[in-house]
Amino acid sequence: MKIIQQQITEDNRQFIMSTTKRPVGKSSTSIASKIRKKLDSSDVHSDSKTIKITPKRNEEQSIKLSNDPNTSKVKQIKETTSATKAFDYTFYNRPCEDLAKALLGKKLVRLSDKGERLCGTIVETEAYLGHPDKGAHSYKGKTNKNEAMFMDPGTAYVYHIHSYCCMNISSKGDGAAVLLRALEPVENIPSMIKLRQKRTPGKPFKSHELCNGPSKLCLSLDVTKDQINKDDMTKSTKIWIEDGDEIKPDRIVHCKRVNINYAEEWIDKPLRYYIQGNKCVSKLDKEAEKQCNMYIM
DNA sequence: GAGACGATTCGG
DNA sequence: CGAATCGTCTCT
Repeated sequence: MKIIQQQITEDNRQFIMSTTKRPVGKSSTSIASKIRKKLDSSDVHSDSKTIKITPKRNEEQSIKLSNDPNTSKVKQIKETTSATKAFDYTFYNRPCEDLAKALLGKKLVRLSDKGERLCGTIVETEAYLGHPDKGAHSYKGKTNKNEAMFMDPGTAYVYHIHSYCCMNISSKGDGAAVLLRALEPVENIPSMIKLRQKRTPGKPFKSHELCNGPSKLCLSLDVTKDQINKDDMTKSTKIWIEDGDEIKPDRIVHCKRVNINYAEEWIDKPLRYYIQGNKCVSKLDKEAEKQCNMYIM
C-alpha cells in the first residue's frame, strides 16, 4: 500500500502511517473510509494500490502560508485547484433563468482523481424553477433525492436517470437549479474520450460528440452522484466554474425544454438556452432560431 | 421484495 | 423508435 499525501498534519500523518500495513482481508477502500473519517476536511480516494488525499481549500491556504511560493509543489497545487479562478457565491446567487443564461460560454472544470483538468465550455442549459414549475424535480418539495436543489446557490445537484447521471447547479430560489445539457470540450479531450469509451468500448468519438447531452457530459468529465452531488462549487477542489467566452444576448436561443412531457402547461415555457450555431448543442430548435434571427434583424 | 418510472443514450 | 439498465420511490 502506497500513500500519496499532499498536506496533512503531524497527528494525521501518524494515523495514516499506522494504517499503511494493510491487514489481510481488509480492503484498501475500507482503509480509505477510515482515513476519510479521521480527515474530515480532506477528499480521500483509493484504488487497489494507492490512497490519494486531495487538500480542500482551507488546507491550500495553509500550504501557501507555510511554504515558499516558488517551490514547484506549491506551484502545481495552485495550477490544478480552483483556488484562484472559481466563481464565488455572488455568481450563482441570481434567479434561475439569469444563471442559466450567464453559464453559457463559461468553463466547467472537473479535476480528475489523477489531478487532470477535464474542461469544457457550457453551450446549452435549462432552467428548473422549483414550485410551481411542473417540470422540476423539486416541484412537490424537498426529498432526500432532490435536497441539493434546495441548498445554497452554487451547489451541484447530480441525479440518476436510466443508469446515467445528469448535473445541475443550484441557483437563487427555493428548489431552483440549472441543468447543464451540453459542453464544447476544451482541455484534455483524449481523457474524455477514454471516459466515454468505458461505456461504449472501441467507439470513435469526434470532439463535438463527447458532451452533446446532459449524461454524455457527465460521462466525459467523470461526474458521478457519489463524487459530486451536494458539492459546493464555490469551494470544491473537484468541480467548479471559471470565466470563459463572452456570449452576446442575441446569440442565445430561447426554446422549450427537452423530454418533460409530463409538465403540462410548463412543457412549452422557453426555459432552455443554447448558443446559436454551436456544433455541440444536443438538439436544435429551428423554429426558435427563426424567432431569434427575426429579433436580430 | 416486487413493480413502476425516468430532465437519457444507443443501435437498428 | 424500442431496448437497455439501475437508483429511487411506493406499496405490500
